Amino acid sequence: MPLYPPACDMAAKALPPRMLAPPPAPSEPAAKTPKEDVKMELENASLWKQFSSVGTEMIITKKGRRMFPGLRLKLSGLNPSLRYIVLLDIIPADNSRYRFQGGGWQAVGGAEARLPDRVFIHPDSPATGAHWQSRTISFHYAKLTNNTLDTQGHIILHSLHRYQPRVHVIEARDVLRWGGGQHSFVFPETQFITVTAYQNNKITELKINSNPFAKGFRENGMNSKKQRDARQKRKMSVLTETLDIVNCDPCDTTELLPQPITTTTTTGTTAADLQALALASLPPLPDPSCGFRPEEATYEDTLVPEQPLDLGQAFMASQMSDITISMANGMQNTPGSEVANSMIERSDTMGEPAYTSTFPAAQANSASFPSAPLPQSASSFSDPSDASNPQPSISPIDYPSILSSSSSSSPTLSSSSSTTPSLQQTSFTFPTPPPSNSSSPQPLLSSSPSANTYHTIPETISPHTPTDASFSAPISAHSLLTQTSQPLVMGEPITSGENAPSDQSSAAFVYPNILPANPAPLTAHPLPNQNQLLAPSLQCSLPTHGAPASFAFPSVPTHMQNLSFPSVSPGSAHHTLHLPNLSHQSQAPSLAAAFPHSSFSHPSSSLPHPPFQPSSCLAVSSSFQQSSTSAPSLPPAYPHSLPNPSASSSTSSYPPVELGAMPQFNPAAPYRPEMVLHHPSLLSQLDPSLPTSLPSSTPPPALYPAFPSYPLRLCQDPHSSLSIPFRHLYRQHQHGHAHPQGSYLDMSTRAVF
DNA sequence: TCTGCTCACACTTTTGAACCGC
DNA sequence: AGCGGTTCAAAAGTGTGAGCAG
Repeated sequence: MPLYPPACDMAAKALPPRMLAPPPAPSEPAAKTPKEDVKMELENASLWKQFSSVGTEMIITKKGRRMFPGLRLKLSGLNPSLRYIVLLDIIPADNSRYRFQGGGWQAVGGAEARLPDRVFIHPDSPATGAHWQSRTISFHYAKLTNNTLDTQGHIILHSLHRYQPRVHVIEARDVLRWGGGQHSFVFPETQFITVTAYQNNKITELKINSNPFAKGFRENGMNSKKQRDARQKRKMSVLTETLDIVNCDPCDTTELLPQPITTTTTTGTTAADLQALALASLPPLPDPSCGFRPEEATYEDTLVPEQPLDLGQAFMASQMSDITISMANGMQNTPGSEVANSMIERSDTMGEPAYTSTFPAAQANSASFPSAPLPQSASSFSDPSDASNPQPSISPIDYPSILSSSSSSSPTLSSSSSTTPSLQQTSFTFPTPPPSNSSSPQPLLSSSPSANTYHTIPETISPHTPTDASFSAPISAHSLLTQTSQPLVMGEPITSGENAPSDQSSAAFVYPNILPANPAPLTAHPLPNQNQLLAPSLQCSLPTHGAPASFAFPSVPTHMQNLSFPSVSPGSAHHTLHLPNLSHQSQAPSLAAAFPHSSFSHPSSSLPHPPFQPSSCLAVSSSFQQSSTSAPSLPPAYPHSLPNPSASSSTSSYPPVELGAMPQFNPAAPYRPEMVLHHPSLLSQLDPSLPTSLPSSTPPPALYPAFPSYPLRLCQDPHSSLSIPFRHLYRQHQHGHAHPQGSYLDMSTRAVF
C-alpha cells in the first residue's frame, strides 16, 4: 500500500491555492469570546523531574522511538465548546552538540545543521475544549528518529543534541475562523538529550524501572542482568558441553545438563557459589550519587526531592514568537494582566507544575533557566556523581518560576495592555531558531538599542499585534531556546501576557489575503502599522524566491511540509496542515493553516493545484512584530511566548541574543527552526513552484543553512498527507475504534475544519 | 583506539481478532 | 443482531550487547 493513497494525492492536487476562504466575521463581537486562562499541567512531572535531575536521555532510532517518559498533560481553562488543536514540537535547546564525559554531559562543539522541524499533532485534534479537558493528553505516540529521510512523519532529531519539547494549543473554531488563540507550553524538565544508546547508567535504570516495556530488564525480570548473565552462562555451558561432546569420545557419558561445574575452590566454595557471588556483585543499579534507589522507594520518592524549581517547575509561554495564529474574528482578548497574576499565584505553589497561558498574555520570564547549559560550557550538565550537586546531571534545571519571572520581567512588556482591535490576524509561526550570527543589519531590531538581545525584543516586539512596526518576522522561541549561550528562560516576551491577550482576542482573521501574487520575501524591514498586512507578510514569506536554496532538505522539498490531521471520515473534510517552506528570505517562518470545510467551496478551489502562494496560507504570520515606539497602546510585545532564555537579561544567565540571531534578519544563518510536517508526495503537488523555487544554480550549502519556514496549510484530504501514524489512527476511527487518547466519535463534527 | 550507530535478540506490553455467552 | 467479556496470537516497544564504520 502506498504511503499516500492516490486518492489523497489527487485531493492534494486539487487543493486550491487558497484553501481558507472565510472572511472573518467582523460583526462578531469579540466580547463574546470568554477570556481564557488556559493552563496546562504536566501530569507526570515528578517522573520527568527524576529524569531531568539525572539528565534525561532519549533514544532515537532509524525506525523511530517513542519518548519515555512521555508527555502526559492536563489542560484546563479551555472553552468547552471551542475546538482546539494540540500539537507537539521539539526544538533544539541550544546550538551545541554534547558528549557524555566524566559522568556528565558536556557541550563539545556546535550543533549540526538544524533539520526541518516536524510537528506531531495529537490524534484527537481538533477536538473541543471539553474533550481536551476531560482526559489526560498524551503524546506517547510521537516518535523520534534520527533518520533525516524519514517518511513516517516522525520527529527528526540529531543525536547528542539537547532538545526541548513544546506543546501548543491552537484554537480552531470552525471552518471560517480558526486560530483564535494559541497557547504554547514549555516544561523545562522535559528537556532531553538525544542518544542512540544510553550513556548514563542512571538514566537506564530509571527507564527500566519506569517503563513498563522494560520490565523484563528489571532486577526480577526475565531479562534482567542477572537472568541474562545466567542465560549466557547456561548457553556457554551448553556450548561447552556440546563442544566437549563433539570432541570427546562418543562413548563418553558426559552430563549434558547445563549445571554449573562443581569444582571446588581452595576456599571450599563451589563454582556455583562463585557464580552466585558474581551475580550478587553485579553492578549496583542505583548509584549513590544519583539518589535513585529503586529498591528503596518509588521513583517519586527517591529521586530528586522536589527540587526547588525557581519556576513553578515549568513555565509556559504563550504567544510564542514562533507560533502565531491568526484569528479570523476580531475577538478581543481581555488584558492578560489577570492571567499574569494568576500565573504568579501558581508559581507560588510549586506543588503542581502547571503552566498557564492565555492567548493574549505572553509571559515574560526573567527567571533564569539554568537547565539550559551554556552551549559551550562543559558544565552544562553537572556531573551527577558530584556529591555536592544534589542534582547531578543536567544541572538541574532551575525552573524559573513563571510568576517571579513574569513579575520581575521587564515592566515594559506588561505595560502595554491595550488591545488592538484593528489587529485582524494573529500570526502563528513555528519556531525559528535564531541564526548564530547575523551579518545583516535589521532595521527594526536595530532600532532599539537592546534590539540585539532578546531581552529587548519583548518590549519592542509584539507578535500578535498589528502594531506599527508590524514586522512579522517571527522570533522563534525556538531560537531562544536554541541559543546556546542563553539559558532557557521564560522570555519577557511571554510576560507581555497582559497585552497579548488583547491581541489575540482582537486579532481578526483577514481573508482573503491581499498579498501580492509574488510577494516579496518578507524583508527584515519593519512594516509599520499594518495589521492587515501582517498576514500578507506571512504569506509573502512563502518561497517564491526559492529561498531554500541555502539548504538542502533531503527527503522533502523544503518548501512545503504537510501536516495532517486525522480526518473524521473519508468523506469528511480533510485536514492537512501544510507547512510550505518559506524561503530563508521569507524571514518569518510562518505557519499557515487552513481548515477548509469539506463543504466549503472556495473560489479558487476549482483551480488546479497552483503553485503555492502565500495567499494560500490562512492564518499565519510570523508573529514577530516590532513596535519601535513601544507605545503603550501597542500590543504587548511579544512573541516569544516561549521561554525566552535571553528574555530576562537581568536574571537570565544566558547571554543576550543578538539580532543577527533572528532568522529573518539573517537569512543565511543556520538553524532556522521550521515546524513542519512533511508529506513528500504532496509537497511538489501543492507547490509546483517549489522545484523551480530552488534554483539549481544555488547549490545547497554544505551545512544546511537555515531552513525556511513552513506555513501551515490545511489540506482538503487528510489522508493524503496523513503520516502513517495518523492514518493508522484514522483507520481506527473508521472502524469505530476509540482511540486511547480520545474518542473519534465526534470526528464527524470535526469535519467542520 | 575510540566513538557513535545499527542490528538482532529476548522480553514485555499493547492491540485486535476470534470466540463465547447473554 | 448487538453487546460485553475473555482468550490468544501478532504487533510493537524496550534495553542489551555485539558488530561495524568513521
